Amino acid sequence: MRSSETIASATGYLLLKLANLASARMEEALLPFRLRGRDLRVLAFVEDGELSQRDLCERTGLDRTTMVAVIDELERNGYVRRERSPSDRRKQLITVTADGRTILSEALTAMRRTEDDFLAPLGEDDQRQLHRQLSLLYAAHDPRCHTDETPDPELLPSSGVGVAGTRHSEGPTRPTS
Amino acid sequence: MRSSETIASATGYLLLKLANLASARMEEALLPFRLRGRDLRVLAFVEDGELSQRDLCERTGLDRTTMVAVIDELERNGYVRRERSPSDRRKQLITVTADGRTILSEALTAMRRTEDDFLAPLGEDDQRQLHRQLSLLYAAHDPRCHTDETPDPELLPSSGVGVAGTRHSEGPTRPTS
DNA sequence: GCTGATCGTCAGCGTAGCTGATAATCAGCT
DNA sequence: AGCTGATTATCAGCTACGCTGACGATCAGC
Repeated sequence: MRSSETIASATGYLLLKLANLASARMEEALLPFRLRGRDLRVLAFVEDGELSQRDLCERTGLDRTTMVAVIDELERNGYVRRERSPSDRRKQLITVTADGRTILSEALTAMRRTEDDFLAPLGEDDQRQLHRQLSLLYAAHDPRCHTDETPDPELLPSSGVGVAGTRHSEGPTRPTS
Repeated sequence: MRSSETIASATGYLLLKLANLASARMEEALLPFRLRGRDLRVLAFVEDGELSQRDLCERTGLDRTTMVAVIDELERNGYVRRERSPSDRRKQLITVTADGRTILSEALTAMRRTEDDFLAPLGEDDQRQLHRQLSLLYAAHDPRCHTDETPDPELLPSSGVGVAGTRHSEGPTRPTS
């Protein structure tokens, strides 16, 4: 087998390619709602209750500075409101507006449809299988996961690698050896 | 079910998160070789024969300008050489050097190990299943795929990485976190 | 020898996320 | 009360990435 074939059929490679394809579709489907993927993610957690930006960072895995931009965007569109916490005036409590709730619901429906569409080539059984395996894998790699299928409480390596975002490059990209 | 749970357990979401985690690990594993994901991907195709940069673009899905940077890097490290084609002096034929071949082999091995490690939380059967499903899905979505979507279980779980390049054929390219 | 297309290259733009610094605020200690 | 250190949100700046658009060199067709 040639090296190029080795690469092209690797599970990791497939994972990346599919993730890109999927995210492109998701972003596309979210355009009408004036949302981007990360916005929707945050918005979904906002609905859980009165959370500070910090809390949202922890749950979504976004950086604190990125969160500022996301909330800015959501607020500009009128989907959420910032309110200083009475008990701790450092915190901004993020609450969803009526508009936000509506949009969230519609966007989630659109997401679901897009996802079903994307997974359609697989049979129903395979879809369930795939979801189960991804859940297991994710749970094993992310200690504080929020997936419904938490398999084993024993946390695996997790290897100190950042949870979210592609943070390649530590310092100069050339590891001078 | 709360919205946040809907999101967090969505197959698409898991796909994205896992792809990020995986690519971070791959990049990390490639550091000692002075390679990045995209470099390895290109290098693997270079080995297939005498290809121009344009050819490599088509096969790897990278942009032509990005390819320049990749080849620059590979050449600086002595893994490939540029040679003007005698028959068409516009083209740069990219050939792999002895060093490049060695590094490629070692890097592929490292990739395989990293991938095995990453997939370890799943049982062997699940790993095969996962690979098969991803292959099917990818084949269904990418017309000119290079994968052998024929799920031959005995044929190595494989290896590799790729900072996936998105074809310009698809919609807005915005890899969501 | 023109004309138009192709290949590689470079400069510039936009985006994403991160680091580091800052002001406001809180909690603990004396 | 006052001082000290931690925490929250914010902003400016940096880095990395890939893309668009322009350019010189080269080729193919006429």
